[in-house]
Amino acid sequence: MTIRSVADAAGVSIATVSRVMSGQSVRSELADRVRSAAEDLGYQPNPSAQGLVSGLNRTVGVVVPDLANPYFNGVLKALNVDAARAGFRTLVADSDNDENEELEISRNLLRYVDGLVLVSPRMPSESLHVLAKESTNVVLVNRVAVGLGLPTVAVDAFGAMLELCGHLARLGHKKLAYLEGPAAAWQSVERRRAVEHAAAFGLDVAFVPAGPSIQHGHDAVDEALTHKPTALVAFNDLVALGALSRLRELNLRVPEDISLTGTDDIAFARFSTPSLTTTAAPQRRLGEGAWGLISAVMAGESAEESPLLKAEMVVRDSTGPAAR
Amino acid sequence: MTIRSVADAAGVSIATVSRVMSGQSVRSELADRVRSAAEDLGYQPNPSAQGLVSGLNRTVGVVVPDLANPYFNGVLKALNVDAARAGFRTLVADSDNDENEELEISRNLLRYVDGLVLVSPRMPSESLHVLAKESTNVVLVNRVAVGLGLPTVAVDAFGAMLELCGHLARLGHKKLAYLEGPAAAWQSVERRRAVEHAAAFGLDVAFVPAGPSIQHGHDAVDEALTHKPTALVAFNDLVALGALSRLRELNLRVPEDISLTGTDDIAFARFSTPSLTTTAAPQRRLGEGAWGLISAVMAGESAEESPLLKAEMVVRDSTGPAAR
DNA sequence: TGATCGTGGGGAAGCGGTTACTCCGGCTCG
DNA sequence: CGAGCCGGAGTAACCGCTTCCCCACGATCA
Repeated sequence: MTIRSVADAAGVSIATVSRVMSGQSVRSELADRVRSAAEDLGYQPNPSAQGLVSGLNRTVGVVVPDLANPYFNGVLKALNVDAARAGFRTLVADSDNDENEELEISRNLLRYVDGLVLVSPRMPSESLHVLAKESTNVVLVNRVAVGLGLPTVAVDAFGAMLELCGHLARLGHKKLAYLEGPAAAWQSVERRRAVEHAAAFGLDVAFVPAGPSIQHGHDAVDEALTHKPTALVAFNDLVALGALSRLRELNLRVPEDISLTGTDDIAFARFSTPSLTTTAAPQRRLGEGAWGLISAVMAGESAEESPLLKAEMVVRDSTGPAAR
Repeated sequence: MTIRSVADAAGVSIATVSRVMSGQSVRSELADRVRSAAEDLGYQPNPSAQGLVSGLNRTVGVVVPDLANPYFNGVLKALNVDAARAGFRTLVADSDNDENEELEISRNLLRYVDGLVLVSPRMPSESLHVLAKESTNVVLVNRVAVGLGLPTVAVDAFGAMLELCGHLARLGHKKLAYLEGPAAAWQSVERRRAVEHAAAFGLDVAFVPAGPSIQHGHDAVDEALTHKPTALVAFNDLVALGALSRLRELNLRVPEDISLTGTDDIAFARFSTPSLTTTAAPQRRLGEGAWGLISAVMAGESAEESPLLKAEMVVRDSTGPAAR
C-alpha cells in the first residue's frame, strides 16, 4: 500500500495524493476521490519515507533513571499522554541508575527522535553540555544545570525539604537522621542542602547514605538509629516506605516512637500504614511541563526557563510530637 | 553528516562506506580510511533512510493499560533492557485502561514498529484478530486468546489464585470476599474462575467489584465487609494495598481480625505493614519472555506458545488463622 | 479578442541510505 | 601466454514520500 496505489486507484498523480493527505488545496472532486481510495485501500503513509524527506519523526525520547520507580512513571505517563495527543510517540530508555551510561544512551536515542527529555539525569554537567551541543531540542526535568541554557521544569526540592524540616522542628524534634539519595542526583543535592540549612534552626542532623529505592530505605535504618534520632527524613517516599517496613520489624511505632517523612507523594504514600507525611511533587505537572517545553523548542520557539514548581507539604500520620 | 560526506572524506564511493558500516568484505586499507573518516565526522547513518530501504525500524511497540501501575513497569523494564541489548528501541503507549481505544492505539503504533507487544490487553478477541491479520509480529503478555495463533507469555493466574484460596482454607477461612478486577482483563477472568472453583472446597465467596488500582481497593472494602468475610482476596497487590489502608482506617487488624491477600508481588508487597501474602508473578521473566517471542517472530522464526509461567505463593504476614 | 494573471495538478528531483549490476584487475589453469 | 574467473569497488536504481518547477486552463482586463 504505497502512495502510488492510491494515486492509481484515484486516477491522479502521487503529488495530488500527497497534497490531499497534508490538507493542501485540491479541487474537491479530486480530493474526494483520493480520500475514498485511501480509505478503501487502508493507506497509511510510510513514516520512514516521511521522516526521510522532512527530517522529522514526530517522536520524542525520554530517558529515566529507573522505569520501575513509580515517581518517574507518573511523570512519564503525563508526558506520554500529552505527546500522544499531539501525535507524537514516545521512545523510552532506562539508564538503570547508571550515570556513566546515561550520556551514551541519550546520544544514541537522539538519532531517532526530534526531541529528548531527560528525567532526573545523574550525568555530570559536562555531559549535559555535550548533549546540548548535539541538539537544541533537549529539556531537563528535575535537574537544574546553570549556564547550559537547557529548558527546565523542576520541583523546588530545596524548599520542600526545608518545609518538612520546619514541620518536624515545630513538633519538637531536635535530632534527625537524613537518609540520603544518590549523590549524583540534583534532587539529592538540593534536599541535602536543605537539611543542612535546617541545622541552623537548632536541628541536629545525622547524614546516612541510602539510595533511591525502597530496599535502600529498608537497609539504611539500622545505621540511622545508631544516632538516636527522634525522626527519620527520607530522600523520597520509596526510601521512606522501605524505612517504615524496617522500623516495623524493629517494633518501633511510627510516629509514637519515631517520626518519618518522605518526599514526592507517590500513590502509595497515602495508603501506607501509617500514611506518610510527605511533599506532593506534582508528577502530572512535571510531565505536562516537560511536554510543553519540548514541543516549544521543537517548534523553534524559545522556551524560557519556568520557575520551580512548588511541592505542597502533605501532613499525614507518620509524623508526630518528638518522643520523650 | 551524510554517507556522502564520509565517502568524500575517505575518497571512496558511498557504496563502499555502506559496505564498511554493515561489515561486508572491503579491502582493509579502504575500510580503515572509511572508519576513521566516519569517526572524525561523527557519522551516524540516518535511521529513516535505513528504515525506508529495509522496511524495518529496529523498534518494538509496547501497549500497556496503565503506565503508572508498578506491575506493568516491571514487565516493561525487563523487556526494555533486553530489547536495548539487541539494539532495539521501545515505543511505549498507554491505553489508560480504555479497552475501546486499545485497538486504535495498537494499529497506529504498528505503523512505526517492527513488532508489537500487548501487555494485558483488554480488547475483545475480535480486535486481537484484526491486529493479528495486520501483522504477524504481535505477541501477548498475560492474555491467553485461543485460536488466534498469537505467541503468548503469561502467568498461570488461575493456578496462583487457587493456591491462595487453598492457603486460606487451610487457615480455617470459610467466608471470603473477592475484590474483582476489570472484567475485560484475562487475568481477571482467570482469577475469578479460580475463586469460583474454590467454592467447591467449601469456601463461601462474595464477589465485590473493585478495579485494578489502589484506590479501587480502598473503596471496595466497605461493601466487601457487609458480607462478613474472614478474609479479603484482592485482584492484585495494588487493590490489596488499597484495601489494607481502608481496613486500617476502620481499625481492623490484619491478620488478627481479617486476612488479606494480593497477587503479583510488586515491590511494595514485601514492605507494607503487615507485609502482604501474595503470589510472585515473575515480571522479569514475563518481560524477557515477551522479548524472546517478539524477537523470534520478527526474525521469521515461529515462536511456539510457551507454557504458563508459575507464580510462587509468598506467605507473609497479612494472612493468619480465621478470626473467631 | 488577445495578453496577463492566478490556480491547480503533473512531472521529476531529491531526502540518505542499500544493493543489484557492472566493470576492472589480478589470479589460475589449460 | 591468453581465456576464464573471481573478488572488490563504483554506478545507478530504488525504497515512499514531499515539494519545486512548470505547464495548462479559465478568468480578468485592456
